[in-house]
Amino acid sequence: MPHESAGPPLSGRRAQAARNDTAILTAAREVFVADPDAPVAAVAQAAGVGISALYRRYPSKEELLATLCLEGLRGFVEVARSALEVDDPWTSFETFLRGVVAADVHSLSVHLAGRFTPTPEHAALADEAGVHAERILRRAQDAGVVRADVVDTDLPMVYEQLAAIRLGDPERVAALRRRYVELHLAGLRAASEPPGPLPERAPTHAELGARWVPRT
Amino acid sequence: MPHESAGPPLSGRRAQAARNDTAILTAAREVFVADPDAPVAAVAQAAGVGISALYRRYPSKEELLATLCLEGLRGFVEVARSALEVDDPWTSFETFLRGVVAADVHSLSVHLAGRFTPTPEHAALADEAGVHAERILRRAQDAGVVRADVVDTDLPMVYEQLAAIRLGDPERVAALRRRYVELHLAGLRAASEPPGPLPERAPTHAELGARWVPRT
DNA sequence: CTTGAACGGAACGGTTCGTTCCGTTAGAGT
DNA sequence: ACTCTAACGGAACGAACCGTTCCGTTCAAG
Repeated sequence: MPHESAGPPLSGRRAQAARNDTAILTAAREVFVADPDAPVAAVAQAAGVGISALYRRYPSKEELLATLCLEGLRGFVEVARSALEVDDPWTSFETFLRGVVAADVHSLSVHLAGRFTPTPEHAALADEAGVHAERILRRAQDAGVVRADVVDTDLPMVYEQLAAIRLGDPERVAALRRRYVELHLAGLRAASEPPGPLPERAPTHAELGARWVPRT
Repeated sequence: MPHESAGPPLSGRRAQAARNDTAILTAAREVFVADPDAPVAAVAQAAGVGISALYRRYPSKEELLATLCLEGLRGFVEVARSALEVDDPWTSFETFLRGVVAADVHSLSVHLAGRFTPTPEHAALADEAGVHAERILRRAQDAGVVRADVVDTDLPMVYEQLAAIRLGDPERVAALRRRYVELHLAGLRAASEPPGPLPERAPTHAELGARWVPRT
């Protein structure tokens, strides 16, 4: 057996297993972001593996969700931390909010909450992210670029609203969220300069109408 | 048997039945607005009646949902129509959006869609409401009070986001929606005068934290 | 050629939910 | 006062779904 720290070109069987590791986590991410109540089988199918390949790695669905949520919270902290490094208060705030949306932070954290018993690590990460977010907001408000009557607990409500946008495939959803995060930013911004233009196409009537056909 | 058009003070058995009629519809409204996937039994319980009292009136869950949706769409048309009568373009737009939120229009229409096969009447009402909404928007944009890069299909996305706000009991949900609809209005408004202050309390940390406890 | 780690997917048991069924009740009619 | 029956409450039923387990198969390593 080669050293555990062997290089990336693992061969044959072992390489397949390693690929499955990431395939399962990637698939779980995609599936649960789209629907937090999705069955485990959907994850396995999306990953292109059997159910047992998944259960070999996670003893239960709850563990999988907990792992995924941990990943989401780490992403949240990362987004907040890097936005905090931006000097201009408004740009920092903008970067933060866009980052939260782009990384599906809310779908991977709060939307998964309540479906597993959180560990202290979950709590610690959530807290850390919250502290960073609060600092970003306060700085922007002190600089007078975010309206003063917004408070830190308003932010999760904004993520929640943006996470609710689900229309079409994941790519389209991301595009629409990019569009509407700008609308939220315009609403949060202290009345001063006009905001930038809205990005991305608005939904078409066909996209909206598709919601009226009975479920597949 | 008295005339069908008899006055309101019906006595005894018939009165009870009539009361159940409205109790069931009211309960269904409350329950399905909170959770479109709620079981039929939850409606019966909320109405304080047995399951059979409900099935006597609606042959299936699908019929109940269709009826409820029809009611929601009629409310939508009503909100749009009365907002259209307001002269000032911005006030009209404001009235419309606030009315849509206050009447749970989105939860009673689109969120129920896909759960039953829509009738032509559903389509006609949805269309009528859409036409009115478009007129309200266009008028506001022509007057320069709503940003020009917003299009009519953006509006359902706004409703959708507001309908996603679910935190605590129905009363609290309504209050939070009143708060955030103002933020949306601020974002939609053409850059000019500063918007009014945010109403209602923001969520507390306790409210937000409650989402992390495993489901009951 | 042998071996066993990893795998695919069928099977199992439990839960949920829409719908039906039946015994009960209380007002309406005489 | 006594039926009669419309309306009712809720248990029971059957189907569907889902998390988890089990077993036969595969294929690279030795």
